[in-house]
Amino acid sequence: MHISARSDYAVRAVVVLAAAGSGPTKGETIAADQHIPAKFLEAILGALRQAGIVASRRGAEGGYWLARPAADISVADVIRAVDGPLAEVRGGPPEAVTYGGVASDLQVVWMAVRANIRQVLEQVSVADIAAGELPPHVRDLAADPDVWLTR
Amino acid sequence: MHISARSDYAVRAVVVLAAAGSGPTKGETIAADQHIPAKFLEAILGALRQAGIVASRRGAEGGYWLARPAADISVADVIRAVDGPLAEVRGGPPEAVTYGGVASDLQVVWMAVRANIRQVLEQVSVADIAAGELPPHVRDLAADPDVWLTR
DNA sequence: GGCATCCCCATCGACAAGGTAGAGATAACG
DNA sequence: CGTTATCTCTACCTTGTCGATGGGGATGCC
Repeated sequence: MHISARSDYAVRAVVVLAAAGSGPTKGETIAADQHIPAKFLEAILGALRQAGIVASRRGAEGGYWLARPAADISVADVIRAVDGPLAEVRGGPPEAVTYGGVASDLQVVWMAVRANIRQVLEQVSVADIAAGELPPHVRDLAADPDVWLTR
Repeated sequence: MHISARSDYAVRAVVVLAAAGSGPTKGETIAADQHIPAKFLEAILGALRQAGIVASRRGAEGGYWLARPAADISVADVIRAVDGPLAEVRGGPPEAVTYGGVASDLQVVWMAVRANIRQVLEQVSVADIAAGELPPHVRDLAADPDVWLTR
């Protein structure tokens, strides 16, 4: 899977905004709170703004805030805004690949993987993370000790 | 997630070998059957050999075959052999990242994602794909029409 | 006007992805 | 023994992305 630094930073920034409430929060403040390079975060917040996830204002007393309720912003929304589609096969959507002969069922496997990724990322909102209250089925998945083995 | 060409090619090659039975199959034959660049496939098969997934013999009548029963080789095994860990966060294992303050539950989300990826890739063997008989819970995941939407 | 903050553009080094080329080792077979 | 077929190894190439930085411009509050 490889969650990029961009996606990781983006989700954390949005979670900070979810916890901050309605007033504007400075980019520098978010960067310092989450130990993210300030200029890099700026570019990420720009992408989030263009995607309609955050809003912003310049000047003194400026900053960023959420453009819609935190409960309506999923982790998947944030990742797609900064890094594109969640799951791809050879640079394209998995439903576009076609396999010949004996490997034809491989596409079904890729689709199942994407379905399972979505099942987590689309059902966790940034409000859930900010409040520390994840959906039960997500917490259950991570509760299995096997999951924490590096393998 | 981004399944690389390497992983895609590797899984398909191993599925071909699973379907081919016990005799050696030439690299060129696999490449032609699955439309994979021959020299690139060679490098991939080398990695699979070092991982103990395939065995090989040089010279006339040489080729590649599976080093162990096809039912004992999961898709996850193949991907790890050619591309390393299935899921990483910023270049490291998700259990290694640590988040401060309000984002601390984000790690649990990443762990849940990895758990769900593993649930598919570790439970599908190359024998399953070659035979066209995927485990029921995998086929069920891909049966949902929502999954085929690009989003 | 002055200051704080976001906004845009350009660039950078490091690395990986995907693919190619060619020479060398080794096994079967006549 | 020599020839041919095949894997094996090393090296290289091109293109793109990732993570990050710097500088100036636009904008908004006081």
